[in-house]
Amino acid sequence: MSEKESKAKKISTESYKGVRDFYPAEMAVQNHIFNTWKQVVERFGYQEYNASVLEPAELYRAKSGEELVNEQTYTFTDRGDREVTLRPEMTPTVARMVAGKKRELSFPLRWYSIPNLFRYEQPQRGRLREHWQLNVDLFGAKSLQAEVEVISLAVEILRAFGLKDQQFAVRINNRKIVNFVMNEVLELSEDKAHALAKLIDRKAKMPASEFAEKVEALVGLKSDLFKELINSQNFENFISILPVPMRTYEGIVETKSVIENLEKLGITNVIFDQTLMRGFDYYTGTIFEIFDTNPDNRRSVFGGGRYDDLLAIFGQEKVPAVGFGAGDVVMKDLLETYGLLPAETSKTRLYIAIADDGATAFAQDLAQSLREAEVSVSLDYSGKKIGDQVKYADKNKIPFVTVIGADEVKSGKFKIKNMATGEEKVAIEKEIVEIVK
RNA sequence: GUGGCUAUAGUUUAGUGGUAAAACUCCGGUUUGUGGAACCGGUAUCGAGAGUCCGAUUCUCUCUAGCCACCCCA
Repeated sequence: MSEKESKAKKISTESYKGVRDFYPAEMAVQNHIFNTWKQVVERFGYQEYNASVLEPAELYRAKSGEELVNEQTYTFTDRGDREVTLRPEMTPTVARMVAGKKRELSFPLRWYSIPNLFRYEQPQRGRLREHWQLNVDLFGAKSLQAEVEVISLAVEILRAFGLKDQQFAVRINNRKIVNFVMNEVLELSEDKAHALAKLIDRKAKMPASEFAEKVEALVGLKSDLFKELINSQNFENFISILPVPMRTYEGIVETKSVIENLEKLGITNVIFDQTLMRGFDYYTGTIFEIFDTNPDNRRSVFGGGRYDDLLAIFGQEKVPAVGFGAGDVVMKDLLETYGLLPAETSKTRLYIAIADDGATAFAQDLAQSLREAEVSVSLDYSGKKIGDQVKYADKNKIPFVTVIGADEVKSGKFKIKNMATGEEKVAIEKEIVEIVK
């Protein structure tokens, strides 16, 4: 670019399409979400891991197919002719990590991470090109207690944010039930089963008549049975529709057990939802999502399930695994809806206004010794009027202010002003720490 | 990737084929050691580029971005 051009063309201050800037206000919200996630997850004994955003493209090709990699990921060739992808999800990465050190790790593993993920698609509300997602996985536990633990952990997270149990619901289904109904009950071919799963996923997006027509075309003779199953309102009812020998089938028994065990833990907002599909690839057993019960927000907040076969793509023995993901964007929208985001505050506890230049060195010394006592302090070098300096502290939500001038330098006594109440306390240096805490 | 709608100060919004108005915010000032007030002043090449026109922020086209829907949802 010539000098003339560079002068004429201004660089835009907008961020790249579909990604966000986190100014301090947004960063505070992000931190609140991440910290709450971490706190609860660590309370359950999960350990944090991470990896690079860059992965070899083949990691996703193996599992997800060419189309997905080419059209919905950021994939490019590096200078060494390697195909690289910006990770669009964390599960293949964690599976790769576990498979890579399978013999060194002692199972069960309780692992979590909060990675940023990228997908190349048209941005819209609640769906951007970069987002962060809490990933929680429990590897090496066959027992159904694994899904019980993971689901109860997810519920605890929502409670920790201040949500009431009636504001959200856990929807649960089981891949085995889905496959069983498709293959054994309806006797569908693999292609038709796949098409039907997609159709069920989109049920809410079409008129009932259209749905019925499409079901008819796919399922044929057994459409009436299918409709009865899909419309049943609860688990008991669903089971009662099945032929008697099928009622004790594995998937049914598992789901019953998970729901009962969650109830024992005081989690009663669990609904069996036979229409819950969750993609269509690596899940092998229980699948679940947590929804906001407010109909305005139909996006799921958490989603996950059991995937016992995933490590096979690395040529390893299978390792039973249960996990879920939770996106930061949906989480934020949810907390906003219910007014659960914390009020803005500053981490700075004390603001030192300087009344005259001669007091600057003294004020710096004071700040330094307060910092040694782990008090967060900042100083005002603007030379502005005291009123303006106090106003700055107010606008930046700093809770305490003191003014340093000739008087304070001489006396060593400070007036510590509480900005919320307007009240001032006179203190010597040692007492400041207590007041400001 | 496809389609629809939108784009005016930091923000939210007026408005017009003859270079723009308000509210709030921000910055500066009116009160020389104490904030949230009042008053005064400042801040917009009207998203970018091209075209039509004597003249475009206003009309047309292209691009970019946002929103919505489709697709997809790991």
